[in-house]
Amino acid sequence: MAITIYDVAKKARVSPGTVSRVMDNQGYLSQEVIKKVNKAVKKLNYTPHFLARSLRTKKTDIIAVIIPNIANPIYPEIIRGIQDKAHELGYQVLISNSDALPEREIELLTIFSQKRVDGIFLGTGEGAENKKIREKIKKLSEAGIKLVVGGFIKDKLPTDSLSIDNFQGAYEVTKHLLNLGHNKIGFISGPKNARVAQERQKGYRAALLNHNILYHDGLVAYGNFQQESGYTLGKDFLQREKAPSAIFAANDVMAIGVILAAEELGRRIPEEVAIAGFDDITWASIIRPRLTTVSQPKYEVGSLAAEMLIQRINEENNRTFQRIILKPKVVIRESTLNQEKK
Amino acid sequence: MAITIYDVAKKARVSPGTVSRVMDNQGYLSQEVIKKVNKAVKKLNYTPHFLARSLRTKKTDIIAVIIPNIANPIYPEIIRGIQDKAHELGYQVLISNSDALPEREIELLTIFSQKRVDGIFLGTGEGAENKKIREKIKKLSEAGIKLVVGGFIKDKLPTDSLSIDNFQGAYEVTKHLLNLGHNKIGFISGPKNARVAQERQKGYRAALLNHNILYHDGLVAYGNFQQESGYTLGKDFLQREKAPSAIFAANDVMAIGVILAAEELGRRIPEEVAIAGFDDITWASIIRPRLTTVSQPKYEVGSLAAEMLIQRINEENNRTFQRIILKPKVVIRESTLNQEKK
DNA sequence: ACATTTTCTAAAATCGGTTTTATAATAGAA
DNA sequence: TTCTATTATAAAACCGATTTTAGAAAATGT
Repeated sequence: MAITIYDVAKKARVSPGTVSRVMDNQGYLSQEVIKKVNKAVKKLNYTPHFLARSLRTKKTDIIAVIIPNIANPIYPEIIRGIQDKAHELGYQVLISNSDALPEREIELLTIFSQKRVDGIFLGTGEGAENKKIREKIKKLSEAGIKLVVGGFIKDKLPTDSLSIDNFQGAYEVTKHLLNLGHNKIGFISGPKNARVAQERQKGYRAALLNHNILYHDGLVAYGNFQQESGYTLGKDFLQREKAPSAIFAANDVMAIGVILAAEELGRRIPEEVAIAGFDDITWASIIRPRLTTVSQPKYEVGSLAAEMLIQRINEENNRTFQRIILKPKVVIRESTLNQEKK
Repeated sequence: MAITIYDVAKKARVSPGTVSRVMDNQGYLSQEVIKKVNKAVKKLNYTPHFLARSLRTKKTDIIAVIIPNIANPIYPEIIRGIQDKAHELGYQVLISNSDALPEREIELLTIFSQKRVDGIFLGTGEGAENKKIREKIKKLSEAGIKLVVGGFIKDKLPTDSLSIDNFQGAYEVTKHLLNLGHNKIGFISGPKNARVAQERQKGYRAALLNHNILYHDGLVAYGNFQQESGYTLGKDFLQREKAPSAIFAANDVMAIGVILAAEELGRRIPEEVAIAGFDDITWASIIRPRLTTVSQPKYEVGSLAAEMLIQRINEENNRTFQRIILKPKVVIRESTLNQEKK
């Protein structure tokens, strides 16, 4: 059967505890014993049983990641950032999709805490605003499971958190559109309960206000962050009698849907309709016209999140919670500004 | 501190073993005891410690997935398929990137087997062809860890496996190009040790042969499955004195690189150069011209892989190994065939 | 009424490590 | 030389569950 530390101990004629100490290279050890044990380990081809170890040490070296949907193109890069940093620091990572449903998020938080992962990164949908999730977070904290929340974060969340400034990003793209002379800008938002979308919508609204343009409900449509909804809502905007001259979608995937709708209707971009998105996914610069968007450093966000989480895991005394808000950057491309003309 | 099964037992005035049986609802239990225990569980808010349980039962309810790179757009969908099926069946999933390096693959296999995951899905690069990996697979098998290999699989691999028919897919696209009258077709392959790319190259070669066209080394270039390499190698092809009239790239991401190169050089697609890819990633039908490619049902592949793996985990007597090869489908789009003309 | 089977539960053993405790042996200080 | 530190190891306790063993109590059969 499986080789245990007892087999090694017997072979090396020492006690199991000693073998353990040799493996960890800690405490007082004589050269002679070290040699004996190592020889036995090699001869028996012994590998320690991590579950047994974890049970005693209360460390699994696993972190978990909850995101809405891995198939959404902003996540793979973030995940890669998390994984690379995690592996570098000796952790493996469990990944699950919540589809942005609070119940799913809670369910997953429960499962992961039972699995005794060392920490959890929660990429939130409605996320930390949800009352039940806040309660859950408190429980996790008490159970010694560290948490980092990403996405939109309200002040005074009792965890570390990390997000980009969604408001600011949306504000700036909208302003870019306004500066180009557009005064009728359609906004395609996300699901009503998605805080990230709400923030971006606020940024859009604030920019209008700043230009003394009335915010109009009729110019806001609610999508679901999928391409299909961008296509449908975009088409709807464009077929109105008084169609907006610019459309800003709350994420790139929907913006690409709008581009496809415009193409289908034979509207020239950006001459007849300017289009902007948010996220700067890889495909934003591949699609033609190239998409103006708000860029967030996805890989770095992931890497940083993992670092924050693992740092938090490896400390005894709890520092006050960190709250990092990254500055987004507007990237102007052909979908709003015809480079040739310039 | 944490509440254990002993606390519950004490509160309910029964033995820990009885509590365990009540939780699992197995063995003979009197209504009275069940009630007492459940009350204590609820009162103490007890949740069992999965590590302790796993140590005893030798089941972690975790599967691991090794793929080359989550940021490669074919994987997120496959992963989603795996995750959904896994969750449905009560498993969580660890995901790691190997960057298609055999050493990394072996390292990860070792880590995961030490973590005592119940099974591993290995999405292989060079994969199962590598001698060391074959050895590793044998060891895992002995340690009771179940394995499913995906990608390219040579006959008689001592595990379950799952792949699409890369040869056939490549053969058919190439034939499609030949039927369109192209007799000088450039092929952009993957890294030389990537078996998937080799298979696709063989399919390309066989189709040429079938049309009595000489296979010519000069028409094959070796990329790395990244867009950048498709762009560079594609540009190189197109700038030759006698440029090929069609280019077939071993995956869509590189094919898209070729499209960008053609666009930059002002070559019309498909009139001046026809372009085809492999995988049918989402973006293949969004890019303009839409990309002709070989489609594989990614989500279903993932789901099926997870199902095979978990089925294998949950059986005692080892059936003979399954080897599933899915039929790919050529999807013809504008990058090889101008629909208007037709 | 007595033997046998079935139902039920407590106690002990187990999974495979790590950590603590206790103690022996050696080295250094007085 | 005797006392104290220091080095080194074995033995036991522990992490928190599940499973086995064993035996008591209740139900059934004759």
